[in-house]
Amino acid sequence: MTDSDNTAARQRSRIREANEQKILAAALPLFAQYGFRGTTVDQIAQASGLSKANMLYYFRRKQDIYLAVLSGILAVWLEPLQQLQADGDPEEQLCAYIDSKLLASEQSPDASRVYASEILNGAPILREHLSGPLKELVKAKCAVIQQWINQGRLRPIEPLHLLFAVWSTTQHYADFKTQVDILNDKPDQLFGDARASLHLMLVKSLLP
Amino acid sequence: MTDSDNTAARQRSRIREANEQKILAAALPLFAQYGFRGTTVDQIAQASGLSKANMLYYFRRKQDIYLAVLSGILAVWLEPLQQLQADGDPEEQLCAYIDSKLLASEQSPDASRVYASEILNGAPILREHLSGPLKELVKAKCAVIQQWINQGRLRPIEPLHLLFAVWSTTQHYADFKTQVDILNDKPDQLFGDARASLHLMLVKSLLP
DNA sequence: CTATTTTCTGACCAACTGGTCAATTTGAAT
DNA sequence: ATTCAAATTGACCAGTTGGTCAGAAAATAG
Repeated sequence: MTDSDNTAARQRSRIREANEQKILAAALPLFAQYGFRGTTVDQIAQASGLSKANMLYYFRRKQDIYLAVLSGILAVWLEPLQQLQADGDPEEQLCAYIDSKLLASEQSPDASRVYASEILNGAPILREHLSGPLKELVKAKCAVIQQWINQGRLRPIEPLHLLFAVWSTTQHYADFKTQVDILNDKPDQLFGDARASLHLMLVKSLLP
Repeated sequence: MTDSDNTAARQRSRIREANEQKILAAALPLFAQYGFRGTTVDQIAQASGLSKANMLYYFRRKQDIYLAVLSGILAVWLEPLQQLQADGDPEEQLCAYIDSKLLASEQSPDASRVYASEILNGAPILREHLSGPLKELVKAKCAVIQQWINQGRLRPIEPLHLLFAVWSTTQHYADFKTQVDILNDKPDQLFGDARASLHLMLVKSLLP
């Protein structure tokens, strides 16, 4: 017990840090594709380059890996929504929200898919989080939108359904990427077209 | 080999018909919740009331059940889109399309979830169908929308992205039902509000 | 009734599953 | 160099998985 323990005991070793990162990075696309039950620990171990036993030394259960992956996703998932502020300009704020969600779908579709898979499965892990923090945040942001409507800065719409529309349309490009890529013939313009279309339908249509 | 064979050989017995139906009905919600890999044949057998061995007498592999379930869904999934006709009224036609998709999400969310799960997994089974029949149908209907635009009956928008928006927003109420139900405090008005919001954002915004 | 086909069952199996464990190797601090 | 914790390994295990099989039971046809 030297004074270095203060840091050493709590500070996770470089090896641990690196290996946990490897594991989570390897698990993300697997959970995205096969879901929790469909992904095997062998798969994750092999993809991360560690032996199964060694991987289970860092995460004792498959669920622990899944939970860690989901936690990382949640933070990213909620962050853009936090930005909606009542004192901002509705058009600007909503467009910015759509853009950041769209960017997330383009750049890390796997994260969106893991989240989708979890909800599709009935949210066994995230249920508590949904009815707690997420619900609070959504309530607050619905109030912001409602305020814009009351001020006459936005045409009347049910705020919750506007949020649903933003989520579903933007995440569609990640969750249904397989289908989108097959049906779309102009891959270069995909996200540009998506952006313009969504701004038109979800924002312009609501301006007074 | 009597003349009755003509019909008897092809006509499936009542027992077979009934049991296959039981199996598919039991499999649908399971595939919807756990996906293909996450659902076990034991589960399906138990839910259908047949012994596992007996069930595998009707469908020799789990994949055969999955394929049969998916085929049934596809027909329902595509049917409303067929209805879009260039000679109809854009507003009326688009609203009707949204309504029928919304109704499907309300009344058989499991079907939508199985489809979503399949696409999420990279469409290993449906891939060929997507790049064949579905792509053809979508091309044709995009042409219809484009025609409306050229005629000045609809404001300019990328037709494919309009379809994506309709699909994603309507199916959201089925695929993300868990989350929707948690966040929504007015279950009675849910689909009424959804309908009004989507008509406003996806249709009214595109009228000249 | 008899013969044939369809339906159904329980026992069985090999492969895979998530996870444990004792023993060994490696790294870091003194 | 020594010590001690951290990291790694392969062997192992009990439960589950999808699927088979020989034969019993039931339906159907002649």
